[in-house]
Amino acid sequence: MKKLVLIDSNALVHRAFHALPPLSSPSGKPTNAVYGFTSVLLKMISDLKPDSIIATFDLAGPTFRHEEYEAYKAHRVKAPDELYEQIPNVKRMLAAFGIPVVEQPGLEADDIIGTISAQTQDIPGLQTIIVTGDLDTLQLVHGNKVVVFTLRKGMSDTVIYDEDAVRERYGIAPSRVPDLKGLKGDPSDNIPGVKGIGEKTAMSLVQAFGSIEQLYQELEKPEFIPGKQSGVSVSVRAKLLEHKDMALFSKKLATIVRDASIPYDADAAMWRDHTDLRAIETLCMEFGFSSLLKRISTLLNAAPNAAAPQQLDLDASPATTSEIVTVAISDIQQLPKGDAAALHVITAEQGPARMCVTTDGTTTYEIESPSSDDIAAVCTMYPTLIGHSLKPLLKHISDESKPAAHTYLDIELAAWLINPEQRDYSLPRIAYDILGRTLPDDQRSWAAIIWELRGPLAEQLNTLGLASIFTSIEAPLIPILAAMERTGVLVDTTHIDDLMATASTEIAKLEEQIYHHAGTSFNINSPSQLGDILFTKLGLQGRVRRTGGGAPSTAAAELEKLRDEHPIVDLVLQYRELNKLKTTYIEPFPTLVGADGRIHTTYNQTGTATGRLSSSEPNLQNIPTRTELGSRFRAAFIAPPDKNLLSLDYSQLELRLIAHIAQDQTMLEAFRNGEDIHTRTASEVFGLAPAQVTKDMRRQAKVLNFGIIYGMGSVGFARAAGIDRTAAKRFIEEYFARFSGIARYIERTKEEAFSRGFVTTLLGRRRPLPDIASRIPQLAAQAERMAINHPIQGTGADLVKLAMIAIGRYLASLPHAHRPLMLLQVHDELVFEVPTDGIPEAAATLARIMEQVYTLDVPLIVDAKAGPNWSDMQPIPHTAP
DNA sequence: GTCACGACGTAC
DNA sequence: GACGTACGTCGTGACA
Repeated sequence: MKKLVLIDSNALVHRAFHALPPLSSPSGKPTNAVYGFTSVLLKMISDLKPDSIIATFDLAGPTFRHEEYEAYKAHRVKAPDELYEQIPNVKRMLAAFGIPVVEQPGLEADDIIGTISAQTQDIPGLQTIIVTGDLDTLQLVHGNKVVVFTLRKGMSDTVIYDEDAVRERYGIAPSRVPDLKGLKGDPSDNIPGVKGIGEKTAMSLVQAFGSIEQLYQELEKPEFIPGKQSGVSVSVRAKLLEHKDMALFSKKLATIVRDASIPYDADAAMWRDHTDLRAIETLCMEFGFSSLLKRISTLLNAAPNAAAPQQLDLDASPATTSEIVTVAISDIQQLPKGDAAALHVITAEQGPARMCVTTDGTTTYEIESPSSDDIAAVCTMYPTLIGHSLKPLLKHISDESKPAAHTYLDIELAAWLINPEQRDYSLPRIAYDILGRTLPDDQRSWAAIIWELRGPLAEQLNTLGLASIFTSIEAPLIPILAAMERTGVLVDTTHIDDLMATASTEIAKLEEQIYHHAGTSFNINSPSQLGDILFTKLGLQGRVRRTGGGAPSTAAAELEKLRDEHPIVDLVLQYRELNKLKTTYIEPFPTLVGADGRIHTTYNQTGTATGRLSSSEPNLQNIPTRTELGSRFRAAFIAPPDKNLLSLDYSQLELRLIAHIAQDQTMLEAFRNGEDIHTRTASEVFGLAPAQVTKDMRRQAKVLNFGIIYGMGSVGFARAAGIDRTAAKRFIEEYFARFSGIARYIERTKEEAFSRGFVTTLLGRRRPLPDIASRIPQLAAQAERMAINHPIQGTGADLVKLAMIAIGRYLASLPHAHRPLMLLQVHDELVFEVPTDGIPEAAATLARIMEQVYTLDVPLIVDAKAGPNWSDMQPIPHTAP
């Protein structure tokens, strides 16, 4: 038998609130009722294993009972605010579980339960179980088709009442409960009953006569004789007759409504279809329910990390392509309804010129010059949206009207996951690769092509084990990136103007001095002209590397070597730094500021082979940070008045990942102990106590730690660390001896890449390595380095994306007004704009979400800092989970 | 004039 | 030759 659970949420919340001591979340909000409610919910799910659940609530405001009886529940002490303010959080928790909430003005939760159970009690094969904290609902019990599951004594003990149990416990049929209450009254609800009639008398009367109506019918018969035989004494009869109105009225008050107009929505109640485990985890972290997390993941049968071997399940029936019909419509209301639609927007110079939509692959509807609202409306009207590059379309939707749960099937993303280093994911290219078709120039048929591609691409994702990366990471990330791009980051253009003036005068001075030293003016920006001056005219002798074209390199690292030979070198280096800043950042950025004073970058979701994002127009992922002048430019990214920027970055993300992936015991231990990883590395390699490690030793260790991630060789390390090759070789040998797990990881990964032709991240993101078996040693070596790097860099990208999704869900659950805005992602850093007084709480909650996003054998640590701009930021101390 | 490419430099 | 992933600017040479 299938089980439907109806929850009397108010009763449970009250019960939990009074049964538990005050608890509060990390941010100080009361949570005991939420905790108790969630706990009962979990117990109920594990005991009953319900197929469907509906939660009901009382709404504030009078019910028919209040209207007819002023005193109804009037004496009740109003529950404290600490209880009421927890109700929205109870609802958020229910939403995360996928449990629908039903409430209606004028009805109590009991009445909603009565109405729904009246509809479900005759459905064959379905048992309705009422979960409540009080026993009013016993009147709804019906055989074993409607039963009551309730808490006895506190929160832990539970009992189930079916009809037999009710008869046994009260000696009456469930439907007689209102009669019983009508006679004896119910002090807790202020139901008066008949004065002088108590529990015992009432029960025997109901047992003897049935309903109150039947009782009075007998009493009022002329032949009725009070006394032992009839079971009604003279005095009882007198009381009954005197208070007949009150008896009938009390019964009415005690009777739960069963015929309100609330339909039973069986599909919505199928909660598991809507459960969002990650959202539950996020809420538990917000509320500080760490003890519940484990119960939840076991109960819902999914470890937090489980990259469940998910499969994309699509109806991919191909269209009969020979009969594609295009229908021009003037109004999106004319579009067919449906679960899924493929859409393609044809853009011209001025913007969207046409929007083409198909829900079956044969008929395509087209709308001329769709407005932003048209595109947004179409995006929200189909639960499954299929397209090629959906993000630009989703940018038409405002944050407020964003649909909660949509499935996004993006052809471009699918093609990228399948082959992440192809670089060309245009629709014609995908159609050619997958279907072998050349697309017509008229893009009106492209929506049908998109429709047709979804099946084959889904199948390839399934085969390659990429379905869960697609469904759980890339697809849910689309609306989040769209929102970040739409929001943008505020820029202080005056500050940039100031920098412009400074840089220009400095550059002019440097130019003059350089020309003076050179004895002539020339284009300093031209490496060949500069090389001529330095190496031919001035005859500098230092050994520098040569460029691919054979000319001596003038790269900064090479010029460093010549610093002491001639004063011009230092001037050139200074010129380079300033000119770079001016031409790449200071000059172009003001032209990219929108009418809202903000810069809106574009995140490219298919821009890298490892799974990272890239950013362009402008690239906000390479804003300077190291030099003094760079910091001053970074300070141009600001928060508006009364807000601050909040930056959260993963500490040593990639080194933690290599420690976990390689299972290197030394490195795992160092991270678990919260040690400084570079100092520990130096201490191991040089055989010294950590306190003996000098700054230079630590610096060398740091270079090597990062070099390892990139597959660096000994020569490269020697150069990067500024030591000679033999020392570098010894250093590396000692490193691999000390960190043998890392050494084994590198070997294992190279072998695996060779035998399989690809590598994957922890979550299954693939990178093919076609050159790994090349006979050209250079190509094979390069592929080996990619093989070593991808699992680390790619897993880092996976985790940051997961964190962004978890944060996106969390933010959506907050009231719109004080919601932090997610602005930027810089690989291991997320930047938010937050009302200044909300900074501490946002920092704590968001950092917690990032840290808990995935469980590794080392802790993930997130550092927080905040300030008025992206440069002047103060650390926010870490609060323990 | 536009385009492709290499050198260079910024970020993680 | 030599260290992974990106994007933007500039100079240069080839093309129209």
